[in-house]
Amino acid sequence: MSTRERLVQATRALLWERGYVGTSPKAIQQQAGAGQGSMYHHFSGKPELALAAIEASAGELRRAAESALDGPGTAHARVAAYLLRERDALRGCPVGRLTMDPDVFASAELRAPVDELFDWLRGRLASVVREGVAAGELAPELDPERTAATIAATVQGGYVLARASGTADGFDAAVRGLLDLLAPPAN
Amino acid sequence: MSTRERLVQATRALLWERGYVGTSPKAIQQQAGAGQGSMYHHFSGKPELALAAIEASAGELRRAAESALDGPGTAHARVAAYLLRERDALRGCPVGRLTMDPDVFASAELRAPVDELFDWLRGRLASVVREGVAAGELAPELDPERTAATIAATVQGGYVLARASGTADGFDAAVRGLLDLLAPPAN
DNA sequence: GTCTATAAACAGATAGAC
DNA sequence: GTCTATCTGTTTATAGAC
Repeated sequence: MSTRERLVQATRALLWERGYVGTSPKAIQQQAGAGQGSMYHHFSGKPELALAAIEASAGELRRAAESALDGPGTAHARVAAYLLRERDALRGCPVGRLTMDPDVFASAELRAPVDELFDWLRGRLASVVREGVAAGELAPELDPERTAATIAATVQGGYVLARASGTADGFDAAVRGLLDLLAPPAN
Repeated sequence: MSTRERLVQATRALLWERGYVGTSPKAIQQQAGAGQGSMYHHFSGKPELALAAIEASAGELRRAAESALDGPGTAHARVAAYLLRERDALRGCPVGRLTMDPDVFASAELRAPVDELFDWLRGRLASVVREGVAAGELAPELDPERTAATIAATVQGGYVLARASGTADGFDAAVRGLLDLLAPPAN
């Protein structure tokens, strides 16, 4: 891996664990095994490095969600595959957590990839819900866009419950509760 | 308001807006109109001040949730009152957001009031769901604890969607989608 | 490309006068 | 109780040698 790549990977890990305001260039350099001059040669500063890291993390999350939602099976099964895919609930979402970072929220540039990821996710989930309703697998009165927002929010909020208690239980309960609510009435 | 109270209120506002790692003692002093010596006379340092602020915010949130959930009406109406109560979705949850703060998450003392609030909230919501199921107002197959976790998670995750896009829409959609899912099949 | 040196501003206090 | 002075370490770079 090149020094530049190591810097991005180190930044991704630190943004996930400590957020943007909690991550210093020095910490990035140490984690990447690079010096000051090296970092400022490849990137103009912390914002540019963070942008590259956020874009990489958003891309990875999108590919992971796609592989669950594009799979075979009923709409309910695909949403379940998305909700139950392997997650480390206590670590939270590497992209969603950045919405609570004041500097990311205040920067249109840094927020853009976050916004795009959730926009895409909500649209993709809405499509799956729409297909499920059309196929008679989900309740006919469901609004696809609203339901998609509820699914995305349950995951993000599940991380909050997990980290509040220090165990993954809250995440699991929230997700299973949602799957129960989505289950067809005739099951 | 006493200097001590002003320091706590200033800390509450800054923790809400910038989190723990993003809040400096200097910023607290300026917002409170107090000097260094004054702050360190009333509190041993940033952690003790933050603890007082978090406890105050958690208490206020608990009273707000109680007033919605203890009201009259069906279980669905009381959950709706809780979900639809006036919120500034873009500001997020003053307590829930702290779960994403690395220093709060790492400190058992600072995390305790956060843990207790969500523990209480999930229990209270589970009671309301249980009453609704018993009264035939909610689907009989619902698990009260799981459903409660889903409700709490939808609110917390709704804030994430709102801040990702910069508008309150995501919060509103998530909450309304959940209310649709909770609506009795026969309605 | 990578290294070391330097630096202004901020973080998070402590000490002691008033 | 509140104030000012002081202090150590960190943050976020820039400059210039190698």
